[in-house]
Amino acid sequence: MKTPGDTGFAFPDWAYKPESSPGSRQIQLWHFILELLRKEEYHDVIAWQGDYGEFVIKDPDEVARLWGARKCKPQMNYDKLSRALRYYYNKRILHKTKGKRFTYKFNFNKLVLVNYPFIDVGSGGSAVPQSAPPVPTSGSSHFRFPSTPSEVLSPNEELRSPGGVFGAVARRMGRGSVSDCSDGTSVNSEIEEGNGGVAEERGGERGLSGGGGGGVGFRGLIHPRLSHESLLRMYGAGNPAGHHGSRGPHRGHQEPISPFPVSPLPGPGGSGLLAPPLSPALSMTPSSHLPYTPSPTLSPMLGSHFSFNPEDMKRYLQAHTQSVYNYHLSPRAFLHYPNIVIPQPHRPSADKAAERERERERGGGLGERGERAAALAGGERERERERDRERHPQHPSLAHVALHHHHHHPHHHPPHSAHPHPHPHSHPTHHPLHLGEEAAHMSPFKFKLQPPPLGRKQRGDGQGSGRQGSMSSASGTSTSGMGSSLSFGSDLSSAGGSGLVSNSSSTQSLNSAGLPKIKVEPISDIESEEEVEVTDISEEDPDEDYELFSARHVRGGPAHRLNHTHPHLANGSALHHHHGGHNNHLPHHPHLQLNHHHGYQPHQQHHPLPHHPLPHHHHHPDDDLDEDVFKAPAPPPPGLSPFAVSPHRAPAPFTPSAIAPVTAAAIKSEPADSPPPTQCIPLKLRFKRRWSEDQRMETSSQEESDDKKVRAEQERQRNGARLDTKEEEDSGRRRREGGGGGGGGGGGGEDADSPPPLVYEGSLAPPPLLASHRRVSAELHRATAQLSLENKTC
DNA sequence: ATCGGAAACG
DNA sequence: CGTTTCCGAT
Repeated sequence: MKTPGDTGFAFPDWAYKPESSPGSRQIQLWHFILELLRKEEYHDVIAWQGDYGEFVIKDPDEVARLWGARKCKPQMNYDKLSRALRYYYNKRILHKTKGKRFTYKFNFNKLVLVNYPFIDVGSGGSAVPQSAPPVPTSGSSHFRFPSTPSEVLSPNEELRSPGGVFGAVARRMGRGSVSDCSDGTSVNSEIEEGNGGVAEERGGERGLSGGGGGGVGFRGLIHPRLSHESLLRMYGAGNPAGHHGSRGPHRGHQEPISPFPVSPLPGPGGSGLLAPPLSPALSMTPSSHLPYTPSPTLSPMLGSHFSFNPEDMKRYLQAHTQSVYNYHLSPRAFLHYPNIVIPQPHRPSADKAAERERERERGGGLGERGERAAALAGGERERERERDRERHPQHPSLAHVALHHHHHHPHHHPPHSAHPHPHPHSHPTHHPLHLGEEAAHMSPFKFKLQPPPLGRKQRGDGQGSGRQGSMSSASGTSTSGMGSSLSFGSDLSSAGGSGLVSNSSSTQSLNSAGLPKIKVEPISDIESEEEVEVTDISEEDPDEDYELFSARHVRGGPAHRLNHTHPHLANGSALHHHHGGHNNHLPHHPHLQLNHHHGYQPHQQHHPLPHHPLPHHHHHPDDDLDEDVFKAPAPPPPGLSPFAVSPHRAPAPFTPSAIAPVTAAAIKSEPADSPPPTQCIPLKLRFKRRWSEDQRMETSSQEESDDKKVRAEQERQRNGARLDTKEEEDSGRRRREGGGGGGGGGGGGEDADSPPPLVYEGSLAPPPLLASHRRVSAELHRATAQLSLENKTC
């Protein structure tokens, strides 16, 4: 559990990985894309378009160039860049918008944003889901990437003035966009900035070390995920009264607190200032729920307990955010919150102008315009506030938050992490989570069949000839082989855990011929994320969460109950199946269903039946994952979790935290009730639902891909009964776009399938409770803070 | 254009 | 691990 040695809290593994963090490590392409998207300067090259996270690369070569510059890969070109982008398909970070050239879409839909409240995706034109203001939000429309920690951190002022906060961030980010490489390609050199930046960062590092106290330092703490609401609140709080037009340079400096050095960039435009604007979006909450105490910024480190006091919450959130940000984890949750705006194709706010100019000076010259944006933004802001109010009249409590956290909790380790799980076998009885996790590890969900590794050919020799050829033929997806057996159960060999397994042994076997190995590839994300899934669920729709929550309460029985209800679920195998629809996999119980959208129905499922005992997971990769995309971090070990409390009772020893456990339990296994695990593993269950409509459309494509890899097989296995699956696709495909309203025809199934993207209709309010949660420590902060460093040097 | 396997790189 | 590079297939 905890990590060895650590003291009490442990930070989730993911947190530690430097690699994950955008800042510290190298920037990831998607971050970069987001970065460009958020800047007006680059609107001529890349911009939001359409709905949700859809964006179009207007000038592929330029984007590639910029990317290459950032990575110091002068040789970069769109072909390569696009390959990288394609890799995201499987990760679900992105999808290709079919039919539109150079157009891709982020998976944000639901997920993402929670952690990064800042992001605003513009609302696309029309369709903005709910949140979208009817308005021209235009200004903002873009999606913004999160800011740095500092933003979050920032205390009062900053919070209030988005500009300020963001500004800081922006600066940072801004700088980052491109760097020059000595190589030559240089794009614009941002050397100067870079230098400055570096310095700053350095500072950060220092902090790190210092803070860390030696080494390990901090770890600790909390776990991550915040709920949306919480965030909102936070923000709301921040904005309460104020923000008015804000955008100006705000008075303060902005960086006060943050551990991260934010550097004041040499200001492009002016110095001080800041920045870019970010988005108006933030202001989500209209009123502030909490009064913030302005704690002295971060300083508060304090104690360690986390209570739901505003301050603590604030800190917690901040920390979380930071960490997330830093680690590039994703925010999954942003979600649907009303506040969030979805991307839109146009421009954001004004501040950028300054930035832009700066860039321009350098040579960037891309777009320019921006002023008006500011104006718009302001207007928008207000609107948003209004909206928010409507939606969230007030949040009663943070309880939600707590819940959410819980979910996550399960510890999960990153897949990669080498370490064996701490508890190798969890108690059989309980710890569903663990099991789940393990299971997850063990069984990959996605697999790809691969041809035997025949000699991989080395390209080196003659490239020309094809390396590829061989493989393709063989596999085939498998028809043949697959069927039989992919047993999932087997453990994966090392393979990085992630994935590939060469299975040789047992079960699978089938390779009769000679294919001894099939490569199975799980989606990497997935595994780790079981929780995520869970999380996702909850997160996905606020509603959902809520429902869950309530449901539980209402019914009283948390997991257990659920389980009872669906016995078959217990088997594990059943789980996945989803009832008919398909999109979601969580058939199990109501909860799940709830999540989906339909509200929940108490009654059990209707669904046909799962029949299959096979454990395999089957989750379709796609669906589930979609959300994962930005995956969130893993939950900390149960014990550790700060929040561990279990509101509900948890059967197991571990305390599950609220929901999460529940779900997990339900899904995965159940201790007592459940029958023997057969081997099934739960797999991750992913809820399916695709991101949204659009996606659906595209889904087909995705599915294809997925199918190719995984799905087919799975289905096959289950084949006997399957019927639904495919169908679902079809149905799924249909999209309803915006609004159209009625469609008519269809019929039913949609519900399950098509969840509307966002949604929250209303009720978010919840109940509450949370019991305890405990402590977070300040350390968290620090830790997170420290993490943020970026390096961009080439 | 786009997809995606394979290998190499840091 | 996340690309980067190369390239055949669609």
